[in-house]
Amino acid sequence: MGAKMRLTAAERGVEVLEAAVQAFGASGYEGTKTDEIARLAGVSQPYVIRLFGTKQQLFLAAVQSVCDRIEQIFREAAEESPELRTLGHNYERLLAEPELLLVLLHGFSASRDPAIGDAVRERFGRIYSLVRELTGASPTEAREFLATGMLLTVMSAMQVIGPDAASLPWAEELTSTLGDTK
Amino acid sequence: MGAKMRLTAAERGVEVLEAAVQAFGASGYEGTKTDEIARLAGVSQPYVIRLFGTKQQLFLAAVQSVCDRIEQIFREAAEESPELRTLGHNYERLLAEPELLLVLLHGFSASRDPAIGDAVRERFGRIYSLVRELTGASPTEAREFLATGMLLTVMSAMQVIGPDAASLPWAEELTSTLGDTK
DNA sequence: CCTAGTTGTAATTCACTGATAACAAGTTCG
DNA sequence: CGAACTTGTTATCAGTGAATTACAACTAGG
Repeated sequence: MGAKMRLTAAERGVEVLEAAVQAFGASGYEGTKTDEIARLAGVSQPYVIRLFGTKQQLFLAAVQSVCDRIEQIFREAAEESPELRTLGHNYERLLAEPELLLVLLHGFSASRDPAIGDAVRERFGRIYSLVRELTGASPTEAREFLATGMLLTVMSAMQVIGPDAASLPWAEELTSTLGDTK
Repeated sequence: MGAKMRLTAAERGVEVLEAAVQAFGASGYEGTKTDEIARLAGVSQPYVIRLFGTKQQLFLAAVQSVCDRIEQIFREAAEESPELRTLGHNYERLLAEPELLLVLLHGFSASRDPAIGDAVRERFGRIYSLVRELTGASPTEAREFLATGMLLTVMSAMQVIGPDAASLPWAEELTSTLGDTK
């Protein structure tokens, strides 16, 4: 394990942010304690606050971070082949880092907080536009693509898909259809 | 307004449960304070706890309640015409009571709590089965139907559709495609 | 080497929140 | 009526969790 050495504030900030993404993804905005993030990052709770100001600002940073990563994954997938089908195939890559979609989901759930709502609306709109730009998909096709993503997201939150999934018949039946088109 | 008269515990429980559905739908499980539910229901906070035991049990009751209502809406829609298209058309009816899908969403988000996770998995699986039974839809069709529902749910949470929606171009473009099939 | 700035923690605060206890008022029924 | 039960409140508690302050330890540059 890394010896606990001194880092610059910027470097430590990155580590704390990564811990925050994991923690918020698992427990949501209200459900995650800053102390838990601190323990994950291996620093004291007050230092987490000092680095990011408030818990809300840390959550916003986490949302921005996961959205950047999601966009990056879509761009990489589109580079291989700029078709929706390819992007869809790459949901696997998103589900390999479940915290990405989960943080986003918890952002939706916390949208009543005006600052969080603004951020989430802006980023989700941007993802919609990006999908269309990258693939040339029609609004309808992009809608179906995002809808599938949202279903996978909530199933991931329910823990019926992903690493710690209890295997349920209906969940497997549902995911087995992911390649099909009606 | 109704004079504050004495009711039986069962009757008052119904009122508190309705208030809880509204409050949990708006602010989520962790984000909702029992005191807020109490004020909405017009009773004292300790009485809310006495009627339902714990906040968690009250949330579980709210989840059960909204799932019952969702199933009821699907059944009614299927009675008119047992086709997926009809059911889809009736998302309007679900969106007319936004708290239904929002409570469910917050249930997904709170699924790490084992009791909540169990309830949510069970009810969502049941809704999937119900949709297939009522309409004879294939797994793929049912998946697309539920995926659309999840997209609408998160858009409702983001407040880009529904009563208090700030109108955003991408959101309107997206919802305008709801009738279309690829 | 020593002063100024930076990284980090321990101790503490302060508001909040779910839950309990004690009690008051109304109702039911023999 | 009046004892037993039910409905509901007020007062309070114990725990928690975000945020502040004060301080310690390390580092760099003149």
